[in-house]
Amino acid sequence: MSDGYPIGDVARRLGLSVDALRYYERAGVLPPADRDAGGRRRYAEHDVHLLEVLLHLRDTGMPLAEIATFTGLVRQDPAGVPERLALLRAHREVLTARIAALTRSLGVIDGKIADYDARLTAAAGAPGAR
Amino acid sequence: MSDGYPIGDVARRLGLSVDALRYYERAGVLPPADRDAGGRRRYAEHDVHLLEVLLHLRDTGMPLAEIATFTGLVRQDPAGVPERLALLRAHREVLTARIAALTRSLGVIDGKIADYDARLTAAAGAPGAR
DNA sequence: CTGGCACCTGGAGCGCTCTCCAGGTCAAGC
DNA sequence: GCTTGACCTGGAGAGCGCTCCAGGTGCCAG
Repeated sequence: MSDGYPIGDVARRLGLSVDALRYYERAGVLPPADRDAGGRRRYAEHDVHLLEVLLHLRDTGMPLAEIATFTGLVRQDPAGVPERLALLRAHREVLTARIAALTRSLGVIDGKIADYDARLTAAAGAPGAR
Repeated sequence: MSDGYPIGDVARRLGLSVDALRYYERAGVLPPADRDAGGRRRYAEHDVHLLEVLLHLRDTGMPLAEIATFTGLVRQDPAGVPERLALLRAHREVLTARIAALTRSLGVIDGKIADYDARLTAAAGAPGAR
């Protein structure tokens, strides 16, 4: 039955490199994968689900070291649930603050775009303007 | 009249290190600052304004190399205005996409928080639940 | 039996963005 | 006149997140 997906399949499915996946395992971001008889990693569906969640954490700016902490808590299920919750709530705060900051910066950039646009249309509308 | 602010003042005002400021100049992110008689950098108000805009670009994920391109265009004012506009518009697209992605990830994280919350209240509300 | 391919390990290397350091100059205050 | 502190330069070092490599194993197809 050769349970689970090989590393290449998982990498392709999630748009990662196999090197990145192995690197995550070394770094503790991923729990050590099960191995088949030949020593190759085999990923179960729930491993992939966990990885997808971890990628959302990564993509929202959580450092790998902190994701590794989270993964460590997942591995002590169910004992780690309160800490996991606290960690996610703290990250949620950071993330909403970041989104707010990005949105403010977007406003500044839009202001600049409007400026340049005005300069350009002014120059076009009144060539050789006084 | 010793025109302009010394590097330390600018750094404090914008929350940067003086090393970072000098690094930005080396990298072309900042135009070479004017110098006083003793060779020390002196920043005029408009230098600080430019820097603030550049920091918004940096904070929204634009790589320093690209910011340096932008700065180069600023230095050829007014010739560089159309390219600056194009560059900002392109960055604006990237940025809105990033904000959207972060918002989606926030939703996933909120879902996880809700899950854990439910597990915790279930465990508390029905200790030794069947 | 021979390729070829996906996988393995340990470790080196890389791109980015700073940060720190040694060694030196200069102006102001005591 | 001497110390102190902010500034200068060029260059090395650091942390993060991968990416690449050499050298090797095991399985399947032809």
